[in-house]
Amino acid sequence: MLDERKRSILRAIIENYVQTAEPVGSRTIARKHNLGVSSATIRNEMADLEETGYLQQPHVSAGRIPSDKGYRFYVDMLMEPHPFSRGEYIQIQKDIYSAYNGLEKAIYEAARLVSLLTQSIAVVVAPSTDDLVFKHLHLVTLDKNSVLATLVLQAGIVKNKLIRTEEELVSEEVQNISTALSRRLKGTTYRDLGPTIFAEVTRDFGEIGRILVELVLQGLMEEKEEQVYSSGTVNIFNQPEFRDPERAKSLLETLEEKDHLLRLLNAASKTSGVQVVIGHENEHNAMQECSLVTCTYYVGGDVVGILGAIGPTRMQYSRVVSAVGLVAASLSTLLTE
Amino acid sequence: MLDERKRSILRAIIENYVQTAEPVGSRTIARKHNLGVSSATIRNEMADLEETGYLQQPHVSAGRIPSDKGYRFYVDMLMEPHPFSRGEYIQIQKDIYSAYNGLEKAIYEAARLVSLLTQSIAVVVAPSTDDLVFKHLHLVTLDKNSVLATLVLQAGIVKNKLIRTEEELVSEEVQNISTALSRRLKGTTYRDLGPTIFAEVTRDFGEIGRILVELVLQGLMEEKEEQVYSSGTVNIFNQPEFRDPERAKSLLETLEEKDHLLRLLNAASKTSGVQVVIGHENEHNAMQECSLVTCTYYVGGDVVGILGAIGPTRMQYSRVVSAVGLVAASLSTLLTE
DNA sequence: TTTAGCACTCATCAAGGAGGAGTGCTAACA
DNA sequence: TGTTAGCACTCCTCCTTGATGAGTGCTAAA
Repeated sequence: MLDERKRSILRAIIENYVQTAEPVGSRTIARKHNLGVSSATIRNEMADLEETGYLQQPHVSAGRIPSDKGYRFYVDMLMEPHPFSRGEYIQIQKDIYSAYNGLEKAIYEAARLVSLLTQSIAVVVAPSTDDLVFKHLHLVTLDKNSVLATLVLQAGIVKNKLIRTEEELVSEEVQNISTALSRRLKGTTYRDLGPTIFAEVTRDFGEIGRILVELVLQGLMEEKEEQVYSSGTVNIFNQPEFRDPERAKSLLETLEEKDHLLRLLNAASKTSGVQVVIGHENEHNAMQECSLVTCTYYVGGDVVGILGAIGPTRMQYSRVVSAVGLVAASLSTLLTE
Repeated sequence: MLDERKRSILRAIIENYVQTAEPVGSRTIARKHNLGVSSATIRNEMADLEETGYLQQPHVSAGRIPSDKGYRFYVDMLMEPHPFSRGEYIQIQKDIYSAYNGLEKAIYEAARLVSLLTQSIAVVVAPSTDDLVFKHLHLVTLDKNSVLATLVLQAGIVKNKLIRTEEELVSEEVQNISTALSRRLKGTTYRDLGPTIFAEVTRDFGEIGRILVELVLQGLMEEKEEQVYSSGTVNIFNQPEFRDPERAKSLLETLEEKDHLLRLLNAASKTSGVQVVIGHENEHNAMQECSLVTCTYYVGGDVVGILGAIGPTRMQYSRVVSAVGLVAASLSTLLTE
């Protein structure tokens, strides 16, 4: 599609532009990268690259900047993975492991690490618990009208739900229900919760038991919603493309709209592995000058969440892709153990 | 200290400036506020107010803007509480109550409400659990080497901690320890945790019991750290004083530094009730052009956390003070119930 | 004590011009 | 046929300049 020289020039322009944020001229390329041809030749090639859509020109007497198509070609065909040093690699592992004090802290630390390593905004979707296996359920009577339900899932994820009833509860019956429910739910997942289980468990209990079980199941369903966190949002101020407060504002607004963000991330990360969504490939308006690098993470064999980085389209793709992949892998390992 | 006319002029200037963000000239005051004197008289008074430090002048041919001292006088002596309508009041109550699905959601909702009502950045310090009374402790054996400790505090606050041991655990012994610990800890607080309780509880148990209790107590201590959340950070982009990205950046950086922020809030809110810290009264550099309005909130009779709003010194003090006070009160009521 | 009048200051904005980076095109060359 | 030097041309950026106007401080009169 593109011959070797055009590729070299495209790569040189992108890497230069990513570094300087200034349009790149033919002279710069001829001087800095030893391509063995003069600036005039490069000029001709650049005109071709613009015609085929890989480059664009802000105005007639400026250099060229990469288009989304140019970045796409770079990401797919040209870039080489950023080599993190052994030391950095170990540091990442260590940071994630040492922060393990519950699931939330671990994923938050993962996001912090990504934002630190990439100097961009990191986002992380907390595990969708849909497919995680229930390990224990425990009901504790707090007083006559309230019960605390504690649910333990795979990977040490714990959910609590305080339940209040109109009816007075008898501690022994709550205990029996707790045992029965726990036994029945062990090994199932959120997906399995439904009328069948409800009927099965309540068979041996009275009216109050039925009400309680219903409240517990309902309460647990409420707790399953996906959460999304972001970290390092201030990093966008280091990017010249966000010098304009209006842009910064609209991006930050998008990030505060958790629902939007969640949809965005889910759309980006349909398949597993590291995905890159560049500029206008993004559907959301405020993101069309940004790129999104995401990677799924796992518990056991199941995809449970998404880790991502958001920056201007002019980002260090190779570094960001490597960093996101690496942290996601470390997180998966940690959660699986 | 200031005679009636000077007060009126100061109030007029502040209210005008808060609205327009433009320096206020003598003509504007003479025209808009019916003080019954000419602009020349007001000019003289303004010169006096500047000399005594209540006003300042960006440059010689501009109008006046309030100094921190001017705002302080306004907050202490001049402003009247913002009257929220009955409807707004009820809406606030409803929003907070409907979001009650665990403590974290409630305080997060409180912050969201404050940022919404004041168009500024809201911050909230999650309950310091130091003084909250333990109501239940429950240990559940997950497998031979791990136990889940669930601690229920006053106000329905729940803490979980997963504990792993080297030694194999016997389910019955864990149960006994759970019961003993729960009985002993009921009614105490984090402050009381210490060697005495440790010795008392472990008296009747063997080596494994001692290790387990130690791990549980340690684990719970780790969970007691204060958290701080912020909401509505994008609102600063609506303020002309943050048109300059450098300023916006340094403020957002301060907010991401949780430790700084916590110190800031604790310093601001030494006494109970609504407190206002204006501009340079703030020690932190990035905050010297901002004001901070805070209010403590309660569980029962005890102060447990702080709710606050951060905006430019040019903020609607009366509205912000009322909003923060109102939401904090609603939150206290909710948590106390 | 208040006010009208006036000279003065200085931020802001638009217009104009110099400088410079980078291009496209042409013609010569290997 | 591909490459290169040269050159006219474009247009952004920055600086200067001058006009405008808001707002002040001071003075003198009421």
